[in-house]
Amino acid sequence: MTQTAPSTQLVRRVNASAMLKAMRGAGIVTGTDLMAATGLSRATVISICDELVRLGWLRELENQRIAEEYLKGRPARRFVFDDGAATVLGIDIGANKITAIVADMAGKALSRVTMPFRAYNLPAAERADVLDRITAEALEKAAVSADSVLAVSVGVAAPVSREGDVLTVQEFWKSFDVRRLVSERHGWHVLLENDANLATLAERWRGMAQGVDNLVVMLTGDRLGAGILESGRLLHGQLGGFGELGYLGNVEGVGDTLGIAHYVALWGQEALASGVKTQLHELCGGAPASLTAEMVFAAAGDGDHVAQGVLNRVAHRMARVIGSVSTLVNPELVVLAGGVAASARALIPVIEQELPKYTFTPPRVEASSLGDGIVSIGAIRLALDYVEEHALDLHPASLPKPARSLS
Amino acid sequence: MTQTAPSTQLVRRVNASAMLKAMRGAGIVTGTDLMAATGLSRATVISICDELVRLGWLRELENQRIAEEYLKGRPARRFVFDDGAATVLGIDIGANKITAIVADMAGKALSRVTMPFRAYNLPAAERADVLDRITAEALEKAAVSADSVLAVSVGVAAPVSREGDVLTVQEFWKSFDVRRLVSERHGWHVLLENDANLATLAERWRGMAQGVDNLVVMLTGDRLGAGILESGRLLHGQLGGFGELGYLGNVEGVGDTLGIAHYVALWGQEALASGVKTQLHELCGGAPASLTAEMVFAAAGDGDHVAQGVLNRVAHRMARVIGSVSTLVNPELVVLAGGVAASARALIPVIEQELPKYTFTPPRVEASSLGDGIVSIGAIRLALDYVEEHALDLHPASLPKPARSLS
DNA sequence: GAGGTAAATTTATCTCCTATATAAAGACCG
DNA sequence: CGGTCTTTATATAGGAGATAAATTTACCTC
Repeated sequence: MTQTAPSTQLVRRVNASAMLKAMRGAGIVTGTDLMAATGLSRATVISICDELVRLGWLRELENQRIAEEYLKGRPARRFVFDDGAATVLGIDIGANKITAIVADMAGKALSRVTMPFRAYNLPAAERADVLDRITAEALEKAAVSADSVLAVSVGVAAPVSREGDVLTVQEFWKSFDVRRLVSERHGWHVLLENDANLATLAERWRGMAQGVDNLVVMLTGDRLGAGILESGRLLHGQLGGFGELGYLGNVEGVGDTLGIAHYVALWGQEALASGVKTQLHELCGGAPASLTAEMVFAAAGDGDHVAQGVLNRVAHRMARVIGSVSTLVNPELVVLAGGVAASARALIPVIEQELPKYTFTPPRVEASSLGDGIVSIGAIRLALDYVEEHALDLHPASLPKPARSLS
Repeated sequence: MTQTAPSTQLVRRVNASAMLKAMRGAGIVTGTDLMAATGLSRATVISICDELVRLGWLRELENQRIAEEYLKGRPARRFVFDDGAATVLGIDIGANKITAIVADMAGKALSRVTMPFRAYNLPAAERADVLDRITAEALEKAAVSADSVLAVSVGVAAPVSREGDVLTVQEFWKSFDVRRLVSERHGWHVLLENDANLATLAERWRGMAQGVDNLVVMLTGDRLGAGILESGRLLHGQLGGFGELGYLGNVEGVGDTLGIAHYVALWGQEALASGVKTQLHELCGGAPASLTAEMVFAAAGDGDHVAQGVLNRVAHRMARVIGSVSTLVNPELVVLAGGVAASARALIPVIEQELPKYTFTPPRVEASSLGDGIVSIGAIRLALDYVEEHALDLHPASLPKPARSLS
């Protein structure tokens, strides 16, 4: 049993979280609304509302005369989730850059800051410094104080266990205790999670996968990586390795875990070298080595047959990748995300056509439209989930200074 | 009570289940023991014990003088989980046979009955008849009445969703509604689950995987199939397909999902055909087509180099299989189960030696020692889990007739 | 029988939810 | 303008369930 929270207080916590989740994004609500949403009695609902107001989560609207529609009976008390009651911080530590988002309790980004960041070969002190600077800058840009931050979550391109420990197979993370680094300066609660897993949360929150409980999100940028949600729960495995795609090296027609951008560029360059007639020659300015994936996508969109052939080949490869994962995992939907996701949308028709060759249970396939910030958006969602789950212990009223509040 | 448990009764249910789980298999316990095990206060513990006694789950021992050791103070009330308070039924519907186990609340098998069963090409009426006969026979052999059965669980070699629905891709299951068939005659509560998933529960309960929360159990008989446990929870995917290994068809050096027995026999026969000198010639009586996997395992154990070569090749293949699954799933342990599991133990040293070639996170590998009944053992565990979880609603005192009780 | 001890039991109290009755705040109507 | 109607809030009482502290019980040892 939980020894921290005595079982007498368990119900209250559960109900308070349920109420908060019902109210977030629901605008102005009344006791009656909440009774319907939670199944609790009016007395309970109102008493929890009063408590949540006291803790700073909700505001009660003074003027109850906004009744635009015809309104009979005693006017209901009107409560509204206070989007600006506190903030959370989401950080994406990528291989080349680091991104931080400050968001309010509604999940609205108040600021977003990106800095270059060499994850490898960077002295420990410098890493700490970058983290420090980016959080400070993000907070300043959002015009909120560090005291308003209730939780921080950090996405890293490494396996992270369910408990938030980074698997230290890679030498890099051994000397880089992000949790301690971020938390100790401000006393923030820090959640660590794998980047693909955060992307999965992001897609389910604001992407193509809303309402989907069995989901795979593939990061298709530099390297392929997958976040897997089963029955609404992120999978981790023993050391956080759930979703690792290294086995693709032994899959026919795939051969490695390199991503879409890599192969589009590579095979485009190969096409150039073969000397066929194509727009790509002009696009890269005669220097095949400078041909990028974007150029190939552009040429294909422009009708260039050679570029289209490259994309077709990449789509066939991705069908094998998605097919193999989907066979084992049986998701309802697979979302392609990461840097080239928008362009990758062009690959989907071919992928979906090829998919039945590789799995009996072909999922829907979509391209993410969350763009580059997908991991940090997921980080925000994870932080918000944590805060909502602990609403009675970790609340705006406990903060030294209030964040911004509704007028 | 009310049909939907109001939140006030939530805590009691949770605590009662926790108490029951703490007591099962723990022998004679006192209030103080339970306080330590659950963290609840004495008053609560005793009141729940009284309720569980009233519901028929526990017995209170009269004679408190069994104190073999020196005993100071007021004698503790002694409660004991009543193993014989009720029974559960576990059924394994395989391709060729059907197995039923009747077990008491301690999980001890009271009877086990196996019947041949052609899963395919069998008229619906006959299937129902076999199910009917095997349950009747199992109950009779166990000397318990049908009324003592609190839950039934059934394992099938097909995808089963988290809700217990069978994915009806295979024509067979469309006309075979096992749930209805089993439940309607006696009003039993029936749980349906995939066979590999049940094997996973079995291994964690009584096999090699006790205490392991991230686990893969592979059924390696006719075809390869996997049950996957992540953080103590079975995975299902959207339609129950989580753990399907069809993608192995595209994995280098694997090629299909045929099991160990198949390849040991096949490659043994190929060796015979090549004409090399080996014991296998005598073992199969000169008829290569009648060579079985068991014969090859036996010959290898006897030192036959050709047979050992076959096993070596199969082990290399299995290393690829386990390596690919383990990369994606990151389990702590992989257990080989199914018909040839005992023999397959011989393959493990080679598998473990090869594994690092295919995954950065090689799990431990073990062979199951639960034998043929692994699925039905898992079915028992699933049924027991269900009953323990609903102990306040579904209890021995609700049964028309009591099962056997402790003397 | 006295003293010690560990456990059960009793009693009071606390939390949290629910049900019911009552009060309130308007809208509508004559 | 007062009366009725509707809807909601609030007050009151009560029950389930947990806990803590005081008390009692049963047994041991001396």
